[in-house]
Amino acid sequence: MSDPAARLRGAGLRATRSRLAILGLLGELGGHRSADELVERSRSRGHPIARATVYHVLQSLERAGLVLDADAGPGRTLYESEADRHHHFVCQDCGRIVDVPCLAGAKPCLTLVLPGVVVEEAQVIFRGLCASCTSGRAAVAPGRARRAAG
Amino acid sequence: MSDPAARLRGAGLRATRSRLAILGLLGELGGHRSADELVERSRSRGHPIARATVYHVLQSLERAGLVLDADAGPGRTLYESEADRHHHFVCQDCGRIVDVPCLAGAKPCLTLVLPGVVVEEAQVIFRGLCASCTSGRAAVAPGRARRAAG
DNA sequence: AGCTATACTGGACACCGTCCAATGTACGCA
DNA sequence: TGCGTACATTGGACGGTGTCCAGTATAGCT
Repeated sequence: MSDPAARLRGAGLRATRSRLAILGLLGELGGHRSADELVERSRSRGHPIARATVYHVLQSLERAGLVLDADAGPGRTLYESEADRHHHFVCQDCGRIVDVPCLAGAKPCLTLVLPGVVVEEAQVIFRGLCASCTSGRAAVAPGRARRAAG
Repeated sequence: MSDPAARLRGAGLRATRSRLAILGLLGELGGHRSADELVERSRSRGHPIARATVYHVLQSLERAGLVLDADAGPGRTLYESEADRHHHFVCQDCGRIVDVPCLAGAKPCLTLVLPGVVVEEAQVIFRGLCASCTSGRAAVAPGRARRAAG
């Protein structure tokens, strides 16, 4: 059942070259990738895919649950290979994104009581300074550390 | 100390007309506002502000802690007046954003243990269906509810 | 009032994501 | 195996978001 084509068909999607390529790229590269990065990567590998197609494919894969939208704040949408549900830590200085395992395995991992509202998921974005940016600022007076990245 | 000009100066910023206008608009309108909406509003009130200025002002106000970046997922950045720290519920159907009070008054309200990492804040995005969209879908088979908004 | 560091302006630009009509193709069926 | 068709891909155009820059204005100090 790890056959990518079978996974696609199992999700009700046709096993097209573009879908297989993007699914493969995301799994192989790991991490968090933007649509345009995937366009670029597949092109440089000799299998160009139209930008509109990549966006379209990512939408269908996400809807099918085969890739995840990596919530990491405003800006361009980042996708990642399906994995255990997790959250993200974003470094305010260098922008690095680190996966943070979700303590609760259930979905949603945090609950919310509002009348009539149905919560399907809860995404947490942790912000701060990553290990390397923290050490680089050890000498700087604390409390003034702010986004340097524009 | 509620004098807006004094707040700006207290944060180390000059009290300019643009900053006062945007700070006032955000406080007066409430809710979550995009940069371009603020451009439009200030223009229609007879005090036009250049788009670049609004983006620039929002950045400095955010850096000074006078306005907040309303984390509500990818897409355009929304800002809101400084207030009690809170999270957001986003309706997957109609896109409505609802403020969710943060249970812990402290910042960050969730902690994270990663070696060398300093967490300054944790933002939670709850996703699901709001009250009105839930009632509108009462007859639909559950479990198939997916983003209808494109 | 004058000076200067800071802020504002507006136009250009790059990027992100979507839309469309035309073309291509996966896969069910014979 | 070959056909037909529903679905997928293509590429070009487009609107929106956010940034950059060089020139101008102004807040606030003296």
